[in-house]
Parts: sequence; C-alpha cells; structure tokens
Amino acid sequence: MSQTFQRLAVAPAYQQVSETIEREILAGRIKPGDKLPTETALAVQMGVNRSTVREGIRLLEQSGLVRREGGKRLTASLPHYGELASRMSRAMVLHEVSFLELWEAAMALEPATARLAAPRIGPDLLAQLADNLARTEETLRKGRSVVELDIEFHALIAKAADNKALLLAREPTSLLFYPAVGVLLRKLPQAGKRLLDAHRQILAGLERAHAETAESWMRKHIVDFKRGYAMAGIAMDRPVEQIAHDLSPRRRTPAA
Amino acid sequence: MSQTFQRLAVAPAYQQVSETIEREILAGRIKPGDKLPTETALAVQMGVNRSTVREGIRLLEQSGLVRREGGKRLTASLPHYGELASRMSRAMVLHEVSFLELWEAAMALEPATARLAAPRIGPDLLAQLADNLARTEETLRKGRSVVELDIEFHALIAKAADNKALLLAREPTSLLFYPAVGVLLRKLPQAGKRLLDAHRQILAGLERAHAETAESWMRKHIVDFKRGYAMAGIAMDRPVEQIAHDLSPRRRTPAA
DNA sequence: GGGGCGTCAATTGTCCGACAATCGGATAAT
DNA sequence: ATTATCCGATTGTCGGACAATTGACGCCCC
Repeated sequence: MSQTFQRLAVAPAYQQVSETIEREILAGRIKPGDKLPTETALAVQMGVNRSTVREGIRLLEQSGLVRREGGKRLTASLPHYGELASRMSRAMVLHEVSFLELWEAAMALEPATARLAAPRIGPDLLAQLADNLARTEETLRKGRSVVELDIEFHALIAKAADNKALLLAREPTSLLFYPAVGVLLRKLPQAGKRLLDAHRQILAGLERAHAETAESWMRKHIVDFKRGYAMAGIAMDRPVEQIAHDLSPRRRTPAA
Repeated sequence: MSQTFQRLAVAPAYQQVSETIEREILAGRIKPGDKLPTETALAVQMGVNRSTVREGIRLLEQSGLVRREGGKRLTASLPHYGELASRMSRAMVLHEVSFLELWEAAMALEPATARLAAPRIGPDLLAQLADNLARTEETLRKGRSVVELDIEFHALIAKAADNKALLLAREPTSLLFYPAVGVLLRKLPQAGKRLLDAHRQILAGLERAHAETAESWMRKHIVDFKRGYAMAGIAMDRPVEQIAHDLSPRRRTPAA
C-alpha cells in the first residue's frame, strides 16, 4: 500500500513559456524596463504557437514581472507592491482572517515600523503626515469616514521606515485592518477623537525623532482598537469578510 | 501644464473574463472546490472566443483563485500561502532588499510570533519542533547546511501562533532571511551552536507555555544573527540577491 | 453484486490561419 | 514646427481543427 509513485510533472507548454521568460528576468538577462521580443518572435524561438506564448505571457503579467503599457510592446517590470499587497489581502479575506488575527499582526508590525521611522523620516514625509492629520481632523469634524486617511497615515510611516520587507509585510494586513477599524468608528463615535489624538502624539514623536514616543504611542493606538471592539461588543474572532470590498479597482496600468 | 487627463482604461477582453470570474468567486457564488463551467461554455456565455477565455483563465490561475488538478476540469480554489509567499519573496529579491531590512522585519515579526505561539501550541507541533531540533543537531554535527531546518523551525512556530495574517506576513521575509543567515553559518561555524542553543531555549519556553521566555529568546536569537553578520564582516546593507535561488521549484499541482 | 475493462463523448492543450484596430515611425503638407 | 497622411509591425480577437486525456457508462467475469 506504499505511496511510491508520485504524479510525474508534465508542465503544459504555456507554463514552460512563462517559466522560461521568468528565468531570463530573474537571472537579470532581461532587466526591468527592457522590451521583450514580440509574441511572434517568441513563438518562433521557442517553437510553439503564438496562442501558447500568449497564455504564458498572461501568467507573467499577473505575477507582475511583465507589463503591457497602454496597448503596445511588452516590457519587463518589477512587481508593484500595491498589487502584491492587494492580492495578499484578498487571499486573507478568502481565508476568513479574523479581526483578532489582524490586530495581533498589527500589534507586531506597526509599533516596530514607527520605531524605525522615527530616526529616518525626512521633512517631506513629515509634511505629508501633518497634512494627513489636518485632513483627518477636518473629515472627522464633518462626520465622514476617515478609513482611507487612517490607512494613508500608517502607510506614510511605513514609507518613512524605509524598509521594503516591512513595507510589504504590513501592507496587506493594513488594507484589511483599518477598514475593520472603520466599522468601529461608525459604532463608537468617540473613537474618532482618540484616533486623532494618537495620530497627533505619534507625529509628535516622529518630528522629534523620538523612537520611544512614536513606538509607544503607536502601541497604545493599536491597543485602543481592540479595546474599542470589546467596548462596542463586536465579535473579534469572526472573519472580517468583505469589509474592504470596494478597494483597489485596479485595471490595466495607466500610462506612467 | 496641468495633468488633467488620465489614460482611459479600456480593459482587454481576456482581462474582463478574468475579472468576471473573479467576482463570482469573491462574492461566494462560486465556492472553493466547485468546478467551473468548461471553457467552451464560458466562451459561449460571455460571448467571446475560447482562446480569449483561456487567456483570462491563465490570469486567475496565476493568482491562485483557480486551479487545474492534473489535467482536467477547472476548480475554484483558495490561494495557497506557500505560493503567495514565494512570489512575494521573489519580488523582494527583484527590489533588492538588504539583509538589514530583512533583519528588521524579522525582529518585528519573529518574537511576536513566538509570544503568541506559547499559549496556543499543541502537543503535535511541539513534537515536530522537538524532532526538528534533533535533526538540526544531527545535521550540524555532520557539518551540513541547516538552513531548511531553520526555516522549518520558525515556520512551525508561526503555525502554532495560529494567526493567518501573521503567518502570511512573516513567510516571505523568512524565505529570504534564513538563507541569508545560511551565508553566515558557513562563514562563522560557531554560530551553528548558538543557533541550536537558542532553538532549544525557545522550544523550552514554548513547552512551558511561557510566552516571555519564548519571546525573549527568540529576540536574542534574531539579534544574534545581526551580531554574527557584523562579526563576520559581511555587508548588511547590500541586496541579499539570489541567495534563495533554488528554492520553490513549483510546477503544476501534483494530484492530491 | 461488485470489481475490472473497453468504449465513447466531452474536454483540454496546442496548432493554424485570418483580420481589424492600434501603434511607431517615416514622409508629406500646412 | 506642427499637423496630416500613409505604411508596416504588432496586438487582440476570432474561427476552426485535432490529438491526447478524462469521466462516465455499460459490459463482462468472477
């Protein structure tokens, strides 16, 4: 009854096409920005039909290694963080991630991000944060949703931390977490003031390049959300579902 | 000189096909595991050619929402974490992430993961960790590379933390970080013993469900890597490059 | 009756050829 | 110099075709 034989892997041609081109890019023989050969040329070189090449190209296109600008020639490209992150967050939704899980992840990521950002942030991002803060205040006064602004605030800090690994690690969680926080803000109006307050303190810490302040206020900020959920009596262990459903209406890349 | 007009987005048909099917899945009208209609049926329903449908399917296939088991009928599916993570780490390599960035991310993620794992880990994973430890010891004695085992050790802990958001956040970093640590282990043989020691302490903490111990030893463990890099005089701010090049030789899914 | 085997239609993977629309660029006209 | 016109190259989509493989059904034998 031994399971001695595995399925022998015969990859369809279109997959091999994709892998072949991918290897060329990964190995650096085709650099981001370079134009790839035309479909017909690829088909001839690889000895397959153009239709097959096209299917292979679709795979690369979705993985972000290749991109069609406008409607013309194919160019190699670096996968965009935004697309990766939004794909990941969609995956998380499908896997029914709960608010608690998001919160725990945010607890690990956001304070650390703030701490790193403090000594590295420059005047430009500080100004953007200040502007974000002002708009948040304004929006809050009008009683409108500050979810996008909240996401932006934290994303700006992540940018300031200047760490691509961390940026990519936190983005998917953030895309789901803050919308989930939005639910809270609607239920618990006073949470808005607390959010604004925390943002102010965090910014203050960053302005003084004071890592401790930035980190600890960020921690309080995140802790607050969980407290808010408890206070509002929202179930934390249930899937966040499609709260963030209408985000990322991504189509073909608009010209640069 | 105002940039008033954006490129108006005309999505090609194959992309619309992909988006249409994706919406059906995201909305839950097609559930993971369900079989999708045949290519011809889809083509007829959407009023496009089968080739076009196929190209659309490739997009979905790459995003993991759809999967072809063996060689037959198309089924909806949840994106696999492993594939997502390895795609992300490839992206990070292309973006030339440095060891320092990975280390900072690991510093944020791993101790928090260990802390969460401590009260949640079950006997099964504890046994697997113990086994991993034994194999690590053995492998180290033989002077062979423990990179895979190291990755596995930390992945097991992440599994024990039972947090999908965190699992997904740390995996891509981990896939690059530990191979980068492998470089260190080859240069600095005594680091192997320190690694083993740390793993032992972490496991001990987990066994006693002592979050503090697990977390603080994990922190020491990660800090050690940076110290090792400094000691070995390896540049930390340079891209990790294709250290993890031969990982993830993923082809089409072997039959279940 | 149940398990194994052949048959057969359905489906996929690949190929071929075709054509309108669009693009890049060169050339001519204003 | 800018605009208009033309031409070849390339992409997006289509139609049809066919071998290989699969799934399902029915048949046969024990």
